[in-house]
Amino acid sequence: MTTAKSGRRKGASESRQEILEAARALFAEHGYQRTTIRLIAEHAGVDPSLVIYFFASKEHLFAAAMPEPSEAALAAPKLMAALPRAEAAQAIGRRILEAVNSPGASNVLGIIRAASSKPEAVAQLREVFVSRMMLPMITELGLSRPKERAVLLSSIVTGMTFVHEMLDIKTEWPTLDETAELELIAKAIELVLTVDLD
Amino acid sequence: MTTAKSGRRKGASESRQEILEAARALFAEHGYQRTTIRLIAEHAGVDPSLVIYFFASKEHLFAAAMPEPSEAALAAPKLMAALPRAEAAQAIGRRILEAVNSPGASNVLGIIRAASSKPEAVAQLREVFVSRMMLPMITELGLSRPKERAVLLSSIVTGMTFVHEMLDIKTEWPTLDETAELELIAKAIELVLTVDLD
DNA sequence: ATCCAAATTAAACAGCCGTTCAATTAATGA
DNA sequence: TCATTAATTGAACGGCTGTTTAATTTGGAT
Repeated sequence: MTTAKSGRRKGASESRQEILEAARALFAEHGYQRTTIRLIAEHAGVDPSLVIYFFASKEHLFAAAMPEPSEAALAAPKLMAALPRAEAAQAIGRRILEAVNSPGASNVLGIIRAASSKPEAVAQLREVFVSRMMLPMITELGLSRPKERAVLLSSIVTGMTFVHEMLDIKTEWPTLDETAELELIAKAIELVLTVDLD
Repeated sequence: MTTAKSGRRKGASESRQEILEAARALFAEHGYQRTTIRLIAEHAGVDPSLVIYFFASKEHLFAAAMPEPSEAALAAPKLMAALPRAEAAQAIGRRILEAVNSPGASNVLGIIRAASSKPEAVAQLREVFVSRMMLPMITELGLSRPKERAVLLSSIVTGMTFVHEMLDIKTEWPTLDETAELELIAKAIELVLTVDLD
């Protein structure tokens, strides 16, 4: 019995997908530079050179691992279009906070960390985050100056996420009233959606 | 004439300070990992080993190079205490925006980039940014729930800075109305300062 | 004048990184 | 069946990193 060390494995291979998932998680958690190919390979249970075999380079892997906007985020605007503005603002606020605070799919923080650690990814980030998540929400509501509002909404969500997760406010200041904060963020979003910009 | 290559230089040495300034600028611009000791040394016009000689390690240098809150930021709260709340909110908003948009002393972005690229710096960041900049402003105004408001104010400023500088909105979407945005940010700050959190 | 400490550099070290190469095994199609 | 392609590994390479060591020059105190 010779222990088969190298060579192709039996059955269909899921390595490519596993590498992609490991890369997504690790890039989001540690940023670009700190996420080594060796670490990705380890999490995917494969050899580092297999990562290069599938994705040619770390750059290409990073591009392929860019997080997509979640289905909830893409489906939200159509739901919101039917509601009155004040209610829509509250609903959007709640949905954004859910997405930000959900443990698994906190891809907003991943996007932020990726962009701050890799300037070349900024254009990609703007496309995904501002243009595909925020702008559709706002244009669907038929508001004036959609670009301005999209940028402002992105600012609020980004700041929220950054301060919350990155500064680890919760564990450091446990006295913070979470519901009060949620309420205020909703009001800020409502302000962005209802303020007269002309 | 032997070209004196090594050994102490004549006159008083400013190398330590020059290293510190180069480090501050480079950490703010490129984050922790991308800023190499060799790069800092080059900008300071010294040998890389001199950086270690003065600061013992890159970690210590980073700690020593942490940006301090500007004098304007520290002086602001006393000025604001005298004004009515709505006016104070507008004034604080303008001052924050000036600090964020000023080309030289844009240390807010530096703080953000440092923290996102080096998780160990997060505690230091929270101390400088939230506790020493935002909290004094708010407690001086005698508002309720100062910690909540400080966190929220930090969120807004952080998000503003991040989206503006990091995503390079200006050069990409030149149609954005800058004054309208400034107006709205002031309103958001006013909201944070005036909203009833109880 | 002399001695020690401070400042400075050049050279080198070990460690990690992304990537490449060659070898090996399994699936696939002619 | 047999040649080709895909999947996989281990080993290695060259480059960059933070850091150390030794040597050299100056400043300051005795």
